[in-house]
Amino acid sequence: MTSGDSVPRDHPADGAESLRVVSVIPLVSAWRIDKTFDYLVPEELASEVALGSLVRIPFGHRRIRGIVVGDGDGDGDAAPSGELEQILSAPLRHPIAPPPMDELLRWLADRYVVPRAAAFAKVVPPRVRVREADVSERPAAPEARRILRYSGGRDLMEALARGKAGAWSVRVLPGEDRGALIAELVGAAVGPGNGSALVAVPEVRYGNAVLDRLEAVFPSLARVDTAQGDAARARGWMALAAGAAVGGGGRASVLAPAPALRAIVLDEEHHGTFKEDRTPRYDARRVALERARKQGAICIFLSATPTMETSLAVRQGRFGAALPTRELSRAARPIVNTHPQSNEVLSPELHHAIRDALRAGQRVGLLVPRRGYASAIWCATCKRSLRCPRCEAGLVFDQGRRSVRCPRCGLTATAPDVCPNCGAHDFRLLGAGSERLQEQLGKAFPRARVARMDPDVLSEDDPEAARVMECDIYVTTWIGTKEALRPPVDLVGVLDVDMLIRRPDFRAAETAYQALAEMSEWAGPASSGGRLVLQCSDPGHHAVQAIVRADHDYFVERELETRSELGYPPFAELLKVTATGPAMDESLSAASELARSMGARVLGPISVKDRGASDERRQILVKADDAGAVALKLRDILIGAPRGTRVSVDVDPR
DNA sequence: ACATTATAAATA
DNA sequence: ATTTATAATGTG
Repeated sequence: MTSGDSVPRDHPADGAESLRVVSVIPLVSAWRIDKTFDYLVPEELASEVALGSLVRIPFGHRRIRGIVVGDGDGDGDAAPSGELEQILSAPLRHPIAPPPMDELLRWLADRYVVPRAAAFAKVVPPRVRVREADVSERPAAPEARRILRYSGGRDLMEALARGKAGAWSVRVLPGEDRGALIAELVGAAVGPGNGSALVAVPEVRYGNAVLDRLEAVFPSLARVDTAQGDAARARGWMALAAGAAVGGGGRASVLAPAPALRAIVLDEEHHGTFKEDRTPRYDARRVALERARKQGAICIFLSATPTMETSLAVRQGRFGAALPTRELSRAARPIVNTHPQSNEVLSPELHHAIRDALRAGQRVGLLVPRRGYASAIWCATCKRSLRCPRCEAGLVFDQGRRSVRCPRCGLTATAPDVCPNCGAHDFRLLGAGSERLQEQLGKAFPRARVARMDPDVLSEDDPEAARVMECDIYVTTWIGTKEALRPPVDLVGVLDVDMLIRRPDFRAAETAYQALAEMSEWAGPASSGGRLVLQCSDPGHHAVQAIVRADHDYFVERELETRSELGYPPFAELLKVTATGPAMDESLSAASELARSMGARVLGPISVKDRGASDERRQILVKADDAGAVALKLRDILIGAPRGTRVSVDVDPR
């Protein structure tokens, strides 16, 4: 550029020659340039460039993209004394991060300990050359029927229609048409005024029934899920920036543009995929809540089995709630039987149940917990698994060394001979082989067609999936439980409930409960012949009993108690700090000290196996009241780590 | 003397 | 992060 094209920012020339100055976050993720940079807006772009606009800028010796976040009159970062560069172009017609999105993204960067640029990059549509579509007319709201059957449903609809702010939990009835239910909520939010709504669903990779259903109700739905391809996704993204009424997609859609956001809905709120597994490792649930707060919208979490975080928030009155009545819940539940696990893969009772079902021409679904879980050890007499004396996590048994190890704090000890709880010595290990099952089923039911749904089978296209559906016994592992990919059945058997419940993870009971609830839903209501058989040695466990009774609160009450005793979420927030390299121990002890000085509890450090790479990694787990506050301070340790030593922080780990 | 490689500095 | 200047190391 030449000196005639620009003016010094401190002495803007008067009249036509003065150009507007804006501050920009360059989309380059590095701690060293984690600040804003000032640029001049050339005359011809004056009407294009606004707060939140994507711009191309000269930066160093290259041309990169950036996002406008302020007027040039300084938001902390001092501009140079010389003259400023000019913005090259503004490739998009509408801003993608207008206030208060900038605030939200800064919050995200702080909480999840990434440079601002890493957060701001998440609001840029995939391909920038977009044919901008017109925003179609306001969609018609469907009649609200389903939501009004829920107690509290009317209050929620009223809050939506009045444009109130807040957070709600909708505990969805098993068997509910969630797409239609969400359409009712969305309809109420976008009906009056020109408000908009965003819907985020988990597991979008093989298509999503809820989004399809939603699109049937709102043909103008702006889909921003990865199943759509880059061009369509970018078009949807920009349609939302232009003010489209309804958007839907995966977890990333909690960051989609929606300048007049009225509602943000998360379907299957308990699903683990709402936690991003690459940096920035944000939790879409937390982001959705924060965004709703900042935009004065309503955040709605839908789930048949709300997380403990959500359940506690409801109990404390921080979230509103819409729940099915007890009668509805009970009417939706199958007949549930529990049987003790035998040495065989199938207990005699389950064997008989399958035989009877097949004779009646019915179909059977079996859940076989996936291989590869760490093998826990537990006492068959008192039904308690061995727990770490220090942090109460379940211990992992190492067959070779005959020792036990705590996966959380790293404690290692030789395996005891007698149960520390009841003195018996009848220990059992989890992790029985699952291939044997198919063989055994073949022997036991030679005429039955057995199909096995695995992640590998899942990647196949429609013809294969259709063939798998034609069977008498449908064996599924974890991933195969996805609703659209399983055939209707009358009998569902869960072969190893113990394995689900006793995994060495403080959330094991919760995930087991969620899995069992899903199986219960698959079996369907008793009124239409639904039966659920659970093979487990501890039928009194609250995860099992809550299913038997179809009583969510039964589970919540007991689970909250243990979480509270152990100081785990939702009574604390977690941070996982991992380090590699020569100075990793110093970095981790600095992090520990810092966390403890802020009143947090620290577990570890432990060594964790780095899958693939050979370099050793160590990590600590921090339990804090406010993870955000700890994260903010950990930033300095992260940045200040010496060369060759890498420190990474995972806030709200799963 | 000159090529190759590690290191530091700057980006408005 | 990426580029560029600068220092350090290597080669015939």
